[in-house]
Amino acid sequence: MAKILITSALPYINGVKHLGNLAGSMLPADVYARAMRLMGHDVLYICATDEHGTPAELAAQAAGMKVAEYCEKMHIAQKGAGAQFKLSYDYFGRSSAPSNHALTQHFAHVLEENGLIEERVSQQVYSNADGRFLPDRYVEGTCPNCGFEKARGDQCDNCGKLLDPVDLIDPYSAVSGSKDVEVRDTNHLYLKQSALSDDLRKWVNAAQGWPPLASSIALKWLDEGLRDRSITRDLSWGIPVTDKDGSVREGFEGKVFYVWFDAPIEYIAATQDWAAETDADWESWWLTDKGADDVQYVQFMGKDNVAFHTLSFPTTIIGQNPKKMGEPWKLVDQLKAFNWVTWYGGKFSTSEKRGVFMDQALDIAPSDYWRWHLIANAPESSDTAFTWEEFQASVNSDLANVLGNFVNRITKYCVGKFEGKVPEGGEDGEAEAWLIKELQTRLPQLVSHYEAREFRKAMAETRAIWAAGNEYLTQAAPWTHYKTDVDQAAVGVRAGLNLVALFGIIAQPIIPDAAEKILDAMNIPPANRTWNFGKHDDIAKLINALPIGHAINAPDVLFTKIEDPDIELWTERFGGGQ
RNA sequence: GGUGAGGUAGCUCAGCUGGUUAGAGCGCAGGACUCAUAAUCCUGAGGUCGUGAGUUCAAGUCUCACUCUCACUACCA
Repeated sequence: MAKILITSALPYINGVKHLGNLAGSMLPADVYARAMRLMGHDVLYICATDEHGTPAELAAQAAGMKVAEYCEKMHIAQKGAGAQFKLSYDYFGRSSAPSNHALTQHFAHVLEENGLIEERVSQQVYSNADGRFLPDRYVEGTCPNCGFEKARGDQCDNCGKLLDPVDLIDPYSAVSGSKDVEVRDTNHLYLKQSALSDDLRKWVNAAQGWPPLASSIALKWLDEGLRDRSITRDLSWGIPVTDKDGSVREGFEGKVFYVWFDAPIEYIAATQDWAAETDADWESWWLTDKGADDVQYVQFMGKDNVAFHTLSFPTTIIGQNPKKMGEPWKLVDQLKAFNWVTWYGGKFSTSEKRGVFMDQALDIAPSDYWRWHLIANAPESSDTAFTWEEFQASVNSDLANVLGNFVNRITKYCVGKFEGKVPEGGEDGEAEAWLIKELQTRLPQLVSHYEAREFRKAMAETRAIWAAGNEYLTQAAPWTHYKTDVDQAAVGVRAGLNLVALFGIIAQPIIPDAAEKILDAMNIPPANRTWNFGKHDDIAKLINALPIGHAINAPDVLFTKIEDPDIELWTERFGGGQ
């Protein structure tokens, strides 16, 4: 049994997340967490809302709410959406929690003591009308390069040129449209990532089990030369910059830590909150001298998050203990990065409301449908296109036809011909030998795909195991034998029912609702729903695991199919398709 | 512009350190079966592996050039 700490990138607070966010971090983390729990590991799965930053302030303003109220409301909404998608967080926290304030400030103090923080002055656009500093992207104006009138301060969307806001002709606030903007000096704290560049490179090079996407992005930044990153912003909503006595640091009134500095720290702070609520110990998960050296820490994220998780946050962590005499915090061991799910050629977009969002998704189909489709087609090696047709195909074919129909056909037959009880009689023969061999090959492969976090492969293997059940029934054909040899028919029904239980067990990480229905119908006690297939010889016993005479029920249709008119309706509603 | 990832059957994707007739699922065609949500099982058709050169006995797999798509580019997160 291993201790496995799992975090998925914190969803930002400014709206219910779309399917791309779900598919790229929260869902795979959940599937992995569930699988590892079933295999008997000690799992802690932590997530939280990421609540600070300019977009949160502006979204609250647009909603006519105070930012704290807005975040509270959206936190509840996101927590609810996660629960409906059956995301099995051990704790879903908030980056605005007091624990994160304290820990973020503590980390900053230690970093400064260790010479890794420096105060510098930079120039930033200030909007008098809005009464606030504006991030580069919230300043718009005419592009000096191509004359485009709505160029953003960081980059021109028309010609693609990278810009500095001061380059813009006739700059104005993208928030209010006011042209009353000016450049002001402002002082900020900088995290000296460059000082730890060599340590980071060593650590990245030594890392095992990262996909190429993750290590290549990290190395790219290191190769270009790490720049020091400012970790404070001119904002009111966030974690105040304090001195050690808790008072606001001089010159940092009206400033807070940058959201990307405090967000990953929330992984730890949320664990503290979890421990406080459950009377558990958080230190054994995060401090290597308190037991965390045995923890396997796995992070899930989209590719846009990789730099922060491989460089900035590790700088914060390593910077706590640069000479091995400070607090030894846990660094990530394995990191799983995903590409994007794309929506009819473009990206999903929260701000442009393009695509399908978690709450809408559940209006039109059960969470299991989405979970299966999104994880079976996870964007592991490249961006993956979402289409309604693919969604329909994978749900109907994989869930309804292959799995659902298998459960249905054998349980109904058992109820019809064998009184709904696991029948005795007959002896295993060729078909059963084929089936056992199939399971002996495929189950270990399934486990290793999960352990390697190869989700597409794990799903393909799961499907192949379900399909093998149908193939077995064709070979065993109990309905044919029943006419002449009831005992022979009993063999097929018995093995088939055992397969139903097995299929339900391996479905649990992916489609928890349907899996529960299957296992309930089979009257499998909770203790027997774990994932201990054992070795070769134990697997051979799986098709005779249920006791003779064990009563089962035929569940209702597990998966209603998605019909063509549904697709037409959804296409119209969500604007997908041509 | 720079950097990275990717371009493999109609669609979504596997193909590790180069090695017999390039694979899977869906879709399509034909057949089988009838227990089941007209489900399932079997068989088959279908690809000059983005383009052009090169290295090699041998390249989807290595090198170079070109081309297309996407991402990142540090103050959106």
